[in-house]
Amino acid sequence: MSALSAVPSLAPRALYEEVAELIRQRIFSRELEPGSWIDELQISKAYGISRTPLREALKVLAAEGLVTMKVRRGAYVTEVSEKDLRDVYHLLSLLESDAAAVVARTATPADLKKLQSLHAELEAAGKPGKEKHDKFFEVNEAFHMCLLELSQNKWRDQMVADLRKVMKLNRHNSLFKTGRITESLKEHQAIMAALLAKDPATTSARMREHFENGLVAASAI
Amino acid sequence: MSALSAVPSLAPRALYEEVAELIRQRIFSRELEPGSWIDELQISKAYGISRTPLREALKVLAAEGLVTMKVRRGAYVTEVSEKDLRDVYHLLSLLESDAAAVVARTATPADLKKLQSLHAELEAAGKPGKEKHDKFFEVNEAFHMCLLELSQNKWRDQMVADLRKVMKLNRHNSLFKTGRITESLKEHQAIMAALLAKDPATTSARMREHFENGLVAASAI
DNA sequence: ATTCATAATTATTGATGCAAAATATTGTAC
DNA sequence: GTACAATATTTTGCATCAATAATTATGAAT
Repeated sequence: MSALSAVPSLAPRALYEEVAELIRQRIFSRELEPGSWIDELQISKAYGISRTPLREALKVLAAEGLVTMKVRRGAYVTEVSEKDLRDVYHLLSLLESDAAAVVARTATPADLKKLQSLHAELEAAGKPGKEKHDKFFEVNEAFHMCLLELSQNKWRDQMVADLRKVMKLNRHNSLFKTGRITESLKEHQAIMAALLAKDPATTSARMREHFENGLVAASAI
Repeated sequence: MSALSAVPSLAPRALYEEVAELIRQRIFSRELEPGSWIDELQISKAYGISRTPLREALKVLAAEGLVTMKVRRGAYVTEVSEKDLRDVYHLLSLLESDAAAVVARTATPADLKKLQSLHAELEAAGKPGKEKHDKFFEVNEAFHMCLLELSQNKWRDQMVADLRKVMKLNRHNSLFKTGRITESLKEHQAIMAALLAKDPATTSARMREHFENGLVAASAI
């Protein structure tokens, strides 16, 4: 009997997906360190499942880039170099700035209202004095996600999601470090203004600057 | 005994990867039609393998977007709508134009020489009178691939490869239709000129135009 | 005659077992 | 003492087997 069956998931996912999510979390929490070998036998025993769904889960994670399969050597947690992180971050910047441009072109008044509401939340959470950084990061994430959704391209959504997972492999896994909250807010204001002006080129440029500043801040650790 | 074992692959890949490639080809050749159910039992029998490696292969293809898994319903060949194709094509344009810009910024003289050589081949293959369209498409593909490699971002390479696979799900699976050879050559000349001028912005813009024209031509079928 | 419920069949999903391959360890020979 | 070879152990990878879930068909009741 599976130890996982104790949780009768409301949205019935396949076991291999459940397992993939568990491994994912263990990788993000660095319980499974980058470069380390993933012991199929040990994990399948620990979770009380057989190796079959586990192996399928590892294939999925390999496709996401979180683990790398070596022939006849099994699965290893992917090691990301500094260059890898810069490359992935560059692609995130490219994809999200493009998404922002699309939204600037196509957003309905209702869409803009939703973004403005999130932006207002962000300003509230980022006010100096308040030290609710978690809330700030959370709303920030929501804003970026909302922009992506509004750009209506599920393939981009998928790619951004995968790239963000890879970014999480980094030790310093917050894209936006503390101390940048004030600057980040200013950049968000500029993005919001360009969106409201329905100016795709400017929106894209502002978003790209926002990412570039984030990278500089992240690499200056 | 596996019917596939008759081919002792020089580069020893795992069986599930071999199978994934075979299914991929069957999907591209439309032997397996979009929307159709993939009969695991039949395929495993036909290939003389068990269902385990086949199922692992299907997970890989699902991650690529070529098949979609439905819970307790098995695997189906992904159906791509017109909008899907436009969305994917848009992303290809975005990624490849960015790659071109990177190359314009960072290419060494040797890199540029390689691109020029491919460009020369392309011009030769595209000369009016010569009806070697296959050669033209082949060299065209090589040029785009070379540009990607030179941009030195393996994550982008992976994404472009996956997106191109999805494009292949389309009936009209050639991105660049015949009749556009003359225009395509002109656009390539413009790209090449911008590359040699080491002008990232112009290179990117030219590449994007090249893609836009390709889409117009492809949708006017 | 139509609809709902139950049973049976079919297909997916997970478990277990076995074989092949690679690596590590130990022993022997030079 | 070192190097090479052989054996043993570990681990991947594939196949077969069992169980669960879903769909379809059939029968009964309204």
